[in-house]
Amino acid sequence: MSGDNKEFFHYESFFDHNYPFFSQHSGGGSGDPQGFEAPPLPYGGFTEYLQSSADYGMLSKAFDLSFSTKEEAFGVPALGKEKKLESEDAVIAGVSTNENSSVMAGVGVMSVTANSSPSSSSVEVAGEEDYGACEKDRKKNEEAGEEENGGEKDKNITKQKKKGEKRQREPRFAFMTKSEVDHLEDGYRWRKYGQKAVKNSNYPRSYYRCTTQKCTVKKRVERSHQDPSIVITTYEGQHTHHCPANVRGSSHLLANQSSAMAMPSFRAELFGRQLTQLGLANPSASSGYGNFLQNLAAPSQQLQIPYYGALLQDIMPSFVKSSQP
DNA sequence: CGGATTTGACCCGCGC
DNA sequence: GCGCGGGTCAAATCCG
Repeated sequence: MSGDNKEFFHYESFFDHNYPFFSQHSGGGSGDPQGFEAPPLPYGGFTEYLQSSADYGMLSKAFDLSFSTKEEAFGVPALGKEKKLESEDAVIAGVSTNENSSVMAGVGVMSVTANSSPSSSSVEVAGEEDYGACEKDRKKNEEAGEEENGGEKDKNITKQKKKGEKRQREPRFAFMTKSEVDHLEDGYRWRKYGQKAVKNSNYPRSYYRCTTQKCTVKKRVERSHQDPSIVITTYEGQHTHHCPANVRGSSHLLANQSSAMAMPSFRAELFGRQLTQLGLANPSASSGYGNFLQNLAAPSQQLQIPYYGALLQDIMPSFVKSSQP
């Protein structure tokens, strides 16, 4: 394939698969706009949209990864030489649009396990960092409520866990959306719990947590420093419940108001959920990053678009199968 | 009045 | 060891 190996990832077609996938949902939901057939892409694809290395740097920052070029971000060869990702990590990318020409470009990083030796993997480090944060506040709480013996057992357990081993990090999914509003409606309820100034950026980063009890999903939202019209949203974790919008009857919100804004993020969130579910459900199934991408890149016209709520393995059976020789 | 947001303080990992 | 930056907490405040 010579220099074409960079084109091995057919992101457009990949997201095309998601169009009917999404449209079917919105249409079947309740009077949501059905006109969301896949529009022609205004960009040639991810490569054209992310032109500068700064763009990749921006994405990499969102993921706490260290790639800075497209090849590093998406290229298998780069993995071979740099070993930026663990074998169980997977990366996806894509770009899509809605009818208002808002553009969504996304890259997802999915990690299944993180118990191997820390080594020098930047991804591993990123994961620790993440969970380090979780443990931090846990510890804080423990110490604060140390005197009371009420919920001591839980805390002790937590502490033990914390001490014994590093927790495996939550899967993440980040994407960029061209949007005027920072916090995109995605059907879930979020409570903001923090905001920090981002270094080298005029725009702050907001931290959200899913308001549903027992749901530990978090979400970071920041505006791109390079292109302020772009919002970078990073989901972390997996919802343990259904989308409240489906039961709250707020689908009209998606349909009316900000459909243009809501669609890309919603679809992406959906997409991210599929990935995370897949990752958690099939730790040993994914045989590696390379296979993941190759399977993803495979010209799989045979892929069927299933019903809403299907997992990624339903969409792409070859993805979860162990790699063929 | 209850839930969400704001915002300064705090913790911790990491690089120097 | 120290400072910096990211992430979170929690009291104060806002708002419907």
